[in-house]
Amino acid sequence: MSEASSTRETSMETDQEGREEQDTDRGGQRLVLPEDGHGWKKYGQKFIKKIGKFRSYFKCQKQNCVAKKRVEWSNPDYIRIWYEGSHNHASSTQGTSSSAANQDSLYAQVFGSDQPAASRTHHQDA
DNA sequence: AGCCTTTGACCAGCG
DNA sequence: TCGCTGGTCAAAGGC
Repeated sequence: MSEASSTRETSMETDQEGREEQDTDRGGQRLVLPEDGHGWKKYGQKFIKKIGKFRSYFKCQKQNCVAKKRVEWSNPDYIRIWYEGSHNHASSTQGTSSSAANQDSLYAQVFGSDQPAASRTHHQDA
């Protein structure tokens, strides 16, 4: 994998739309994803043993939307959401169609407070 | 009936 | 060259 890209990490606690959805599906691992005002379609989930965390892959449902969403977590208390790409439409809740819908994307939300002091690039080796 | 979710397998890139 | 990881797609099931 590479790191160079339009993917950056920004740790900030922005739970203004904190929406919790408890899912007790089955012995699986569902998460509580905050409502972004967009429709996301989950297209994959894998466990990254490299970091010992689960990673979910979401894609914007809009056809003109190439926005992607990635979520990685090791426990329901520590979730890392990472947005990639930009939307081609204003958010459902964002009537403020500010042309800002062209941001390079990328902003992560960190839940919990067990953040490992480090916003570096994944550079670690067991 | 439609939509979304979940799991597995496959592929590609890099070491 | 092979192996491994990460990422994506596909299909099935469930609500």
